[in-house]
Amino acid sequence: MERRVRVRFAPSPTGPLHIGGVRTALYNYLFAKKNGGDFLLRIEDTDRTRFVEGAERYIIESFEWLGIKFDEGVGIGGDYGPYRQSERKDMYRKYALELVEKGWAYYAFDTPEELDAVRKRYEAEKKNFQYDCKTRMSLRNSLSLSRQEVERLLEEGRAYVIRFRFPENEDIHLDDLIRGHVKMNSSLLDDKVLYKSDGMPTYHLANIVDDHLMKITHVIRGEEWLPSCPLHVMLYKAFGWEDTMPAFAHLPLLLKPEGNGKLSKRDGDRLGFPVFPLQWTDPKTKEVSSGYRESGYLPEAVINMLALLGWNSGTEQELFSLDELVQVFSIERISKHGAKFDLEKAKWFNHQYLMKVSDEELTDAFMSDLKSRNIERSKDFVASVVRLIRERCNFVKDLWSNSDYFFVAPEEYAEKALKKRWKDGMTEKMMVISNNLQQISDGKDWGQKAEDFLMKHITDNGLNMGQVMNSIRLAVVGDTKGPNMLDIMNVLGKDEIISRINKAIERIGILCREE
RNA sequence: GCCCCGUUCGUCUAGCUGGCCUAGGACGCAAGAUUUUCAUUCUUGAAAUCAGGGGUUCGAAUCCCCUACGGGGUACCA
Repeated sequence: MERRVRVRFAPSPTGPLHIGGVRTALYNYLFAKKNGGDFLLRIEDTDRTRFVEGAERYIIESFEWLGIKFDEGVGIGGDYGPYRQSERKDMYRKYALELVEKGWAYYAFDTPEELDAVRKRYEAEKKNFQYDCKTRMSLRNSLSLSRQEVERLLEEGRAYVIRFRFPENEDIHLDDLIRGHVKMNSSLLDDKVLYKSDGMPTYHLANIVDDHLMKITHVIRGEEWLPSCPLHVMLYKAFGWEDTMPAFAHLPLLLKPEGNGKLSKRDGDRLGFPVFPLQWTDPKTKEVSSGYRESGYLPEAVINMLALLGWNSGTEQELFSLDELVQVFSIERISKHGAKFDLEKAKWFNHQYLMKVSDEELTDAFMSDLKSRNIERSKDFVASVVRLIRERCNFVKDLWSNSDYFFVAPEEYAEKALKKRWKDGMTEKMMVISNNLQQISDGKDWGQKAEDFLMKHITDNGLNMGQVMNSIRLAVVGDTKGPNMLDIMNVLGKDEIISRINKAIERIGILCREE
């Protein structure tokens, strides 16, 4: 019988969610929805020493922002709960003991200090220590110790861990959905701890038990898990759950944009792009890490960018909505190698989506940005500015840097532009123009009338059109940038334009005399 | 060190069942057009001898082997 597709995203609440984790979740989501299955959120908080307050809330909020919805799990509920591993603590012990009984696992009484000492000894001989089939008999565990001794230690309440007992020289095969067939020999693998002395399972045990109990059909996770996957396969075998063992897909990692290694928290701060979906303040150090949301990225753009980082549809289409991605997604088209994050492409994606935002919405966003700068203008005015400059922006915050002169008259004039655009005698010519502009009656079509006048004035007096227009631009904008002069004149209106021209005449006139 | 995975333009990638590849697209870059400015937009261009070397084959980016390089793992972390 065909099983209903069920996948899970299982982060640890040890800090903010890394953008690579977001991609892993996205691929899980796309796969689940594409196949009409369930997508669940499980919190793997078995390491109490690394638990970070607020991380779980952060994770949930991140997906809310991105618009990725879980069908089951922490914060949603479901028939297979609880979905927080710390709340499932008691049930893992039974499974660990079951493995000991079956001979697939054993008690180990070595203290961390003892193991450290052994490692040091090996290191001194330039050898590597591994708790495995070759060394386990020389360590203190229920395999090497007599039955009476083990019972005595257990009764005394000695601290112990339960380790998996890898069989000797056995090839373990696994078929990865992305990488194909992978083979590893059990003799090379170490006897991983399954159950810790604090009564908590490790990832390996909890993961397999929960995936089985939650009827997970596909495990889609980061490549860092590939080396321990043979252990996971063996665990399914040991429990006798091979029939329902999920299929595995190990995703390539996200790499640093420059240099080597996987993308880390530091790279973001250093290279100026976020590594986290949302801004995060470390509860202990108070250190702030930037987030995509706060940096002005649209969730749709982040999703689209992430989806294409390591996957493609096989067509030349690059812009996809979440729903479209669901339609075309397939695990087979995920690439095998790591991908470097590309900031420029990320900006381009955001630009694409920003252009789809309505004038109305963009105006509202800009209004609140202006408010934070203590600037209040009518919505009509802001909307007319937005219409003129929106296409040159990648982010909402670019609206301001591309239109500040609409709200504040220039105090300074770009030096380069000054030399090039305000030639000898321009001050006098501008005075004449200013006076003439003053004669034109104000009104909605003032800009048009002003331009008509300028055209005529320029031809009648044999002036250079480029020079005149650019000088006016310099006076009004303070630079050589900006939209069409006619549009600027229309938006700013008669009084403001003339006042700026006069101000420029005065200021630049002084500058010229000083020279 | 050992184990596993990977390697096509600067970056993301197409190519996977060998010939349609003088290797395609996108970002970025350059030039031109439009905009009497800047940006947008459009057009064009530069950019990978397919990591290197051996095979197999009439024919290989595509299959096999070796080497190099990159990444991951090697915790009572996930």
